Amino acid sequence: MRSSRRARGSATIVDVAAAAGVSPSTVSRAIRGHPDVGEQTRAQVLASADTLRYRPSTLARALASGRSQTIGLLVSDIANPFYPRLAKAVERECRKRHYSLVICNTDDSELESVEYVERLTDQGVEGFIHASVGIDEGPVLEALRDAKRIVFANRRPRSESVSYVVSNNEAGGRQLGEHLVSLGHRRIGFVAGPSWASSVEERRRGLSQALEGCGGQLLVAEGDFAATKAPQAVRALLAAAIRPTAIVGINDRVAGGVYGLLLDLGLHVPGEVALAGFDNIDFGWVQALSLTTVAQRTDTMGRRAVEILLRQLDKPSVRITRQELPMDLLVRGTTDAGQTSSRAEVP
Amino acid sequence: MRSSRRARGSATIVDVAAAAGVSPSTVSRAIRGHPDVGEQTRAQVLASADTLRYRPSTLARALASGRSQTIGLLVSDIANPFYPRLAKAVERECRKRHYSLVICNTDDSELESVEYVERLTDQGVEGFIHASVGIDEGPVLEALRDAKRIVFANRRPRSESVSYVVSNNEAGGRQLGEHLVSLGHRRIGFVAGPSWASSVEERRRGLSQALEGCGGQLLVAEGDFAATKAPQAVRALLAAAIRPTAIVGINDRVAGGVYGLLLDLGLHVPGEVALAGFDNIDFGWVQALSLTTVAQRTDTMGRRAVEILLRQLDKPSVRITRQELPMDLLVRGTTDAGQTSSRAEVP
DNA sequence: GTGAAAGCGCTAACAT
DNA sequence: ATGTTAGCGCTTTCAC
Repeated sequence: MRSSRRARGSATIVDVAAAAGVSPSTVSRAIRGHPDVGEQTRAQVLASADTLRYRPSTLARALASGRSQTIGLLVSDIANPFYPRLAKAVERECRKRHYSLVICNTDDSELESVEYVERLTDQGVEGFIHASVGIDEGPVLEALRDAKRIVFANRRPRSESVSYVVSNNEAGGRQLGEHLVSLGHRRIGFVAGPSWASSVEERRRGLSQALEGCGGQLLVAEGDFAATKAPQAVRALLAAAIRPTAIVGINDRVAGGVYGLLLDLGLHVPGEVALAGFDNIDFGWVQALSLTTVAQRTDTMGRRAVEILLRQLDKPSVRITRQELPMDLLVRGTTDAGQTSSRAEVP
Repeated sequence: MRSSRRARGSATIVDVAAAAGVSPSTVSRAIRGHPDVGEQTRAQVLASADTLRYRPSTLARALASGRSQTIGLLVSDIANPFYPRLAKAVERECRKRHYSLVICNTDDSELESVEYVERLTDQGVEGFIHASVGIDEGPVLEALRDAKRIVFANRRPRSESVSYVVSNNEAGGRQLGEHLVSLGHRRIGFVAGPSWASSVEERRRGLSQALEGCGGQLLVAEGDFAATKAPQAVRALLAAAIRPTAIVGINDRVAGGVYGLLLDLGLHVPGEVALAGFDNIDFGWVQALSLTTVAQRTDTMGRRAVEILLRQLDKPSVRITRQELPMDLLVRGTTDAGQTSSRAEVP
């Protein structure tokens, strides 16, 4: 009963056309909801498509139309809990708009990123959301050829001609710093991330600003986004002539690592050293630690990034969009012992 | 200078053919490394392709050849650290074989899974690795139509005609149980995952077996794979007439949640209650807790799953493959206070 | 409103 | 070893 010579397992548009007694073009229109098709015809076509269990080939469609309805998301490290959160938000928005998403783990390697962009472009991917913080933007933009095909999320582009949506990391850092200062802390240790990441520098600046007013001091030790360098960093911070009374991790993951180290050193948190992080990752231990943190508005970030990208794809003439999202300080037990923590719910 | 009527931004195969003075088919062969092409010709073609910065359209290629060189990976929840690990392993093996991977987050929903399978099949995806444990396999297999197009990883199919590669969860549970028994524990609490997951039941069985020999008892409280149900579970376990002296979480994430609760209750780990998990996730807190755990061989699992799937795709006549991977017990501080923990490295 | 014809960019027989 | 001929399954002018 199938028509195509080399079978595909599923009916084609020609099969449906035959069954409905119309031409393939009409089927195509009917299926996509094109207005120029009679009510009778449309009903008939849809019925036939249904009985034949017809499924349009996205491949053929993309090839013929030049639009794949797919975008790519570049992330640094999908094992870093911040990224799945962002990815889910992006995915949700994509679905809503009938787009597909492909997630690319770059491991912060320029080479990998460029390869992804090239390969996916070959596959017809229309545009990208770039949330991989750890690499120079140049090569990726070059591989892309058109700056309108990308939106940066969670990182600020150096280029003037790229849209982005980021958190206001400086303000976030400042809020956290002010919170600590208000608690009496004057020497704060910061286990930073790699210095090439704009968010790291911004958070550092925010913390500094909070300390400036009161003559406090920020001690910075470089680390990474995982917790691998945390031990040296903590050691360095605690070796200072006057110990910091609070330590801030560049993210919650790092803060968690720091916590373990402090425990080992017999230092009570928050009694002897207060502790805080960034990102508010939703993880058993965070609740367990009751970690004070500065949350990013991940959902909004993902949603906006998709909105901006699709708008640019549809209408390349639109202007570049730049957005800064506020961050939310969540005060919990590791900075304020009296604070109601999530643990308090447990009898 | 471009030939195609409706431009694409990049040169096509006919452009290259023209530039090299040969036919498109020859270009196609030369590019794919087909043997039937003269050395001279190949060199000439490759040179022309290079100057024109030619990039083959994967889309067109897939449509014409019927092979997209892409597979899909279905995971329950990409925010669960086990899955990124698996995903990375799968991705690595895919690259090696010049395949692309698309990762699908099913949230353990049948509907989502089926939709993914259908949508990706429309997109020409050749096959799937199914690592989403939380749903009935029926609908997915049905949507797939051909059991050779799927390999289960991290979950055991009920169907006889599906290949799989899983950890030997029962043996893993038994190892952990025996370790605890050897430490003198006779009453062990188990914060299980949802009962529909085969791995949960298997781990439970393994733990039970270890306790049987010595007249011990396993107390089971149902939870989930995140730590959301951990509080009730722990409360239930500790409410027992005789408290368990050890608690095992269905995974490290849950164990981490349990840890926090025990702390809140003022119970010392491992002094008053020993604690262990599964999966050996690589996360700041795990090192901090020095959590005893049973590791899965994620890399092997991912690699094997890809091998099996591609073999079946290439040659649908091959037999179904069933593999069980051993698990590795990692004894650390939460069960054995004297144990050298990763924390010991810190001065 | 509907159909015919011409591709999208590539691969795959079949010739030679 | 290379060219020719047909498509893969769909969209899209352009007629009518």
